[in-house]
Amino acid sequence: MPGILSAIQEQIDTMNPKEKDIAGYVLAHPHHIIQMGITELAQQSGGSTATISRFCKLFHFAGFTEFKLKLAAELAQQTDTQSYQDIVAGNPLERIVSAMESNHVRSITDTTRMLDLKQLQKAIDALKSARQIDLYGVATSGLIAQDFYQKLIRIGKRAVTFSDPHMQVTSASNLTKQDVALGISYSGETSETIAALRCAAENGATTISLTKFGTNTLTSLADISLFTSTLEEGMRRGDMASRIAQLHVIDILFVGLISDQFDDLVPRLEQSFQMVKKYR
Amino acid sequence: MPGILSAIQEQIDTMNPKEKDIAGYVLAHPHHIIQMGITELAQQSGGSTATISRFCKLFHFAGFTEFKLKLAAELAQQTDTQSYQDIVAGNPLERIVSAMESNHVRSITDTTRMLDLKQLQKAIDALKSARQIDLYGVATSGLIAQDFYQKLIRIGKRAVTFSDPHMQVTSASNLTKQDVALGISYSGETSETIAALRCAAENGATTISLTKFGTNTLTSLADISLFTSTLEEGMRRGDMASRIAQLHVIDILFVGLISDQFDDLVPRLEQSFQMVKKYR
DNA sequence: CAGTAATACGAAAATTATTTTCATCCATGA
DNA sequence: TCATGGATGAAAATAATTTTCGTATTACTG
Repeated sequence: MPGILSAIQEQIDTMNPKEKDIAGYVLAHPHHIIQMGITELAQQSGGSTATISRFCKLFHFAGFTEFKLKLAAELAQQTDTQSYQDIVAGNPLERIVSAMESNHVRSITDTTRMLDLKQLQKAIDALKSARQIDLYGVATSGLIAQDFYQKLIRIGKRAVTFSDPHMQVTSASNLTKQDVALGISYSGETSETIAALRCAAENGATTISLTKFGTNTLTSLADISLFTSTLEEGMRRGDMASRIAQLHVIDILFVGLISDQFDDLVPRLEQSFQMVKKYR
Repeated sequence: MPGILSAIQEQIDTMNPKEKDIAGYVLAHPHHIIQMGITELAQQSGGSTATISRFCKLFHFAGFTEFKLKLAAELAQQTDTQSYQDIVAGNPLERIVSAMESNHVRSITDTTRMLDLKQLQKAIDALKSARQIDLYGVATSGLIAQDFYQKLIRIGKRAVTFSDPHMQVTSASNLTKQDVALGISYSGETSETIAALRCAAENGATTISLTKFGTNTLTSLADISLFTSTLEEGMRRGDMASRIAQLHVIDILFVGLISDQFDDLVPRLEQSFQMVKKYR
């Protein structure tokens, strides 16, 4: 099941009644949707065009048309790509390897399909002009933050990240309008990260979220929302594929950030590499 | 070369001048079209909305919207394994995204091809029976070590990792025959990691290396050698794809390690998953 | 070299689709 | 019971697309 449909599936419990009706219809007849207009879908699903339009925005689409477009793209992809493989007990090693491979690859390709270039560009622009960049995340997402931190430092950007939640908030409270804060959390509901990003927002910093696709608290606090694909409901994953997808997005941000200065910066990257060699 | 685009290509000679302009634009920027409205496309391609609408009907689409939808579906299908794409200055964001996608996917699939199941199984067995696991790595590889560390801790394995090289060696010098040390370094020539793994080996610990494919110092110190794929020489990467490949191998190790206790352990790993349920 | 016919083309009207506004309804809790 | 707030759809507003229609241009004919 592709990303959008599983995202709908996952959020269906949190929806309003009519939204549930619509979600149900979409899940039942995904291929149908893409040939319909919003009016027809309203009749079929028992909702109104207004509710459908709102429904699409739940998933951060610009509107119904974009929803349809992305859905069409995903459904087209589904036929020729493997679906996620669940990892179960007692697998022979060979099956584990193949399951990990397909899950990780899926995670990257699904996330790519889901990317909103405009949001991405906004995020890159914000990072580019930031005086100071704060990165928030705990546990696995904390490592993603550190990864980005290492990259930013290497190109001479002022950035910080903390594993201590108190330090995160302390740092956030010192941000200004010229600064950027990036909150990373797969679920989008990690309380420490939410607290830090909220604090950053209140101080006027530009806030960016990186979470799984859909509506969540972290996203609602962010000026700019970035998403990774949602894994299927019930998929046992242990943060593995999601982390790969997050790194994928981080890499895109980073390369986007340096691309127009690429020729200047790459030597510096090499240089900082040499520096380490020289001084160790 | 999806069907629609090649159909356009094929018919381009028989088209009217303005239609040719439009065709040219579509062929040059197919991915762009999907995000445009008919008005914007008219401006960009130097035609009018009327001509575009007629253009779409040339190919028997109901209209522009259907054309866009079908095009989106076709473009999504391009699943082929591309070769690594170098990332160069001034790329439009779209190309960066696609380059990162193909590099990361390649990195995973190539690494999978390269895996030696016997070595992998030996590594898993060693980790499984280890009293204590030491993980060594600096900079980007240090984060991979920390990632593995977090996973091991969550399943109750005794493991440590240090960013400080002195601590690494100190820890290594306390290992015994019952212990396992894993050294991570893309090049296999990072002196801190080499020093730590050498120390571990001298104390009788089972040593595992994770490096790029080939011969290198770290591998020569290891009882068990694991490899990631080598990126093309001269590829500018900033440690991006290699890190994904390393995580891929780590994940396989980890799942292999816990697979016979999978059902007990996985719920414990799914922190974020539980969180969502709890908050709603 | 007219004159005519056919076609390409875009401006703008017409149509259609989508989003937003706003009034109403309904559930919830004081 | 009465606010209150949120969900909802009717209808207005807006946006997007298609069609119509008149002009311009080319091609063809006598």
